Amino acid sequence: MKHEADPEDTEPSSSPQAAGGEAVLRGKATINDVARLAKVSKKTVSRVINESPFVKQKTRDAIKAVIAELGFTPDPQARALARRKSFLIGLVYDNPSPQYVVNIQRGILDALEGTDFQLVLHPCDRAKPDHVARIQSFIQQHKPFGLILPPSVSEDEPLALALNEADVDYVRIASVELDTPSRMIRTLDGDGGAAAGRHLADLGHRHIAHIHGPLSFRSTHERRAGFERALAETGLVLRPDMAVEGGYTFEGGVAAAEHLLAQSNSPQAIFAGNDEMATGAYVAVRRAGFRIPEDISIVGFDDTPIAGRLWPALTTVRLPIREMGSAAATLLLQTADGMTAKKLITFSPEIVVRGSTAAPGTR
Amino acid sequence: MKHEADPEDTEPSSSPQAAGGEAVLRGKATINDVARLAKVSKKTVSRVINESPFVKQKTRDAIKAVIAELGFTPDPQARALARRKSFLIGLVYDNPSPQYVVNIQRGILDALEGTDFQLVLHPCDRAKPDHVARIQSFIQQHKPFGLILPPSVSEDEPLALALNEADVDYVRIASVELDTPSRMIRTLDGDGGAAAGRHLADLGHRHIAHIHGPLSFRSTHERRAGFERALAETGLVLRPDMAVEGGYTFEGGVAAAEHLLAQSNSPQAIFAGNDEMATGAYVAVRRAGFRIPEDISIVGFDDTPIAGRLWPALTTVRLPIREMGSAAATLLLQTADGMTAKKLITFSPEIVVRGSTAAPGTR
DNA sequence: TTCGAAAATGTCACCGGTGTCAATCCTAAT
DNA sequence: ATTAGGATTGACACCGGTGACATTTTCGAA
Repeated sequence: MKHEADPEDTEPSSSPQAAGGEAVLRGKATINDVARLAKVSKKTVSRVINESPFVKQKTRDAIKAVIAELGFTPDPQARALARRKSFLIGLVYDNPSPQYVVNIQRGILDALEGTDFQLVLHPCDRAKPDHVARIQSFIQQHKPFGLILPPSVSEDEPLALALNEADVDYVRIASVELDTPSRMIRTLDGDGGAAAGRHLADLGHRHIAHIHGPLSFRSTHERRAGFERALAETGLVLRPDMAVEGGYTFEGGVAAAEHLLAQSNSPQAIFAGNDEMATGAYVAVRRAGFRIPEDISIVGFDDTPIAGRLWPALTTVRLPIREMGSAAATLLLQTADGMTAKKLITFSPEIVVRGSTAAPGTR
Repeated sequence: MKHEADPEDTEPSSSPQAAGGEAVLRGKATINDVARLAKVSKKTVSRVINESPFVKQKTRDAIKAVIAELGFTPDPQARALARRKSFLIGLVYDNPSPQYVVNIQRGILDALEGTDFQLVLHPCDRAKPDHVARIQSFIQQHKPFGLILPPSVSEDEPLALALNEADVDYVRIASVELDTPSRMIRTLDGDGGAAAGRHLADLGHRHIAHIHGPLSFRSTHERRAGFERALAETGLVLRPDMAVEGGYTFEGGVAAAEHLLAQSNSPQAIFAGNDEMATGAYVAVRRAGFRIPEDISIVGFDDTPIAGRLWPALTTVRLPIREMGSAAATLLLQTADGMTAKKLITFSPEIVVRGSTAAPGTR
């Protein structure tokens, strides 16, 4: 026997809940309670909740008043069941740097704050052959409202194709136009690479190397292309033997930098495709006995927290990752609202000059 | 007009789905389909799904066969609605270092893999006066199966009290016994602090300083107490002016270290309460013109990824954070199973010696 | 005043499970 | 063979909303 409002109170004014004091969040109220007190059908209440335009202003106000009085909140589970669509936003990521994930998460959460949506994490492993199937079954089971795909996963065309088939909305974050059309957050990585190249060239460097990411990542090519473009503007070229892959990882960065430094004419400056690799370069440079930035300048990419914590602090290209996450979530939620939906939002990186770069031959 | 199995197929063997080929995940099957094909009531199917012991083995096998054939998966939303409990595990965190969160998340996801549960993020701000209320309303609305509270939030007694009232299960991760009883993952931070102290003392250091976290954190005291205990064993004492607060942040670490180094007799070694502050100490030490570890040894705590990326790599105390996250989730899920539920799982930290510590006066 | 279309609102089944409690099935004991 | 009592299983309402479609208002035009 639970304490429930008995059915006989179809009579109004004796509002059962209100009796007793302020309407502290009791969370017990359902759409039926609201309907009864407002003397309308639950369907109409539903319309108000969902902001349907087909409700008379007067009715709407009355219902809203009751909702406020009762502190009613629609039940996400019930809504999800009825509309075959949950209130979850899935973040599907492969294995980017922790910093990247955290920042994206923060951004998304910023945008979700105050909404009914929740962020659920869904890591995946693109190396596994069934990763697309796994994501599909996640979608079928949990019916997420939408997905956000940061780089690497965002470049997975087979996945994109599968998602188009499936009944989900999704936003991709990437540095290039992708084959499959979809809404996306785009970053102009090329401009970032160019900024890095220009910065080093302006400092007077002529002998510059590049440590890039995996060739399978679009960003690898974008960043490098922009970088080379900037060098070209100054009449410089990136010599083939001065471009080494570092796999976007710390260890890869160490190895790549060691390789560069071992060559007869080692570079005066290194532009690493991301901060992780730049951090690796720091280690290799130190081990080789060089100083930063006196002997060798280093530029990173991403401006992850570690950049500011290194010594000297790393000059890097900042990508507003958190804002991008926020924008991605916002883009997703727009669907719910009018169809004013934008399709693409572009972010430009900017270089953050810190202590790891200086003119060559300083001191 | 969607392609659905028509109602007239109450007749058995003509399994409508199977026709056509392998049972690829169609995800359309509901408990009703299973019940019909297995010729039992949906309630019995429900019992099988929930592993009720009151189902005859034979019946169970038959139903399981049908479930497998149809690739049936119960709908989380519907289940949540009916049992007033969702399949979400909430991670409620305040603002620990990104590394910490990421690792905890990974651990939790490890444990959740293969289950029906999903991880949802729920950051909160303990500074806000209504943070407890916010969490309460999150619980009332989304009815999470359970919550995991990492440090700082885990030490929030008012919150714990509120959670006990609310209808949620939760596991706390902390370094000490907490006032409110609850299941928890406990780390012996004191032992870690002791290990750090012993390591430095063994190296021959006599003049050692400590940069600790905020006094409002339990771990701050635990780590320091262990540290002092170890020093005492060697006949050393931590002088009051050699203990400075660094707020568990990078900037705080920089300031604290600068303060220490500015004193007339600056320390030969510094034990920082976490890696963030240790990283800050690196910067202050370098700025002051000292070398690590030749002039000053530094020890951190946590073994976050940054520790291995610094140069020289940071000697630190490792806490198996990922495993702890995993254990926390496992603890939470146990409730579902038998009541063999453990109440407490303890983890011991271990020191990871790297390049930032050496005997004093080396070279 | 009357009528019709648009505007509002209501009806009722259903989303896909679970809880409660009654009904039926067994098996061992009488 | 009969029967009590536990083991199984089923019937049915209900969780809290939404969709499809019917019904009732409302209001300007005829």
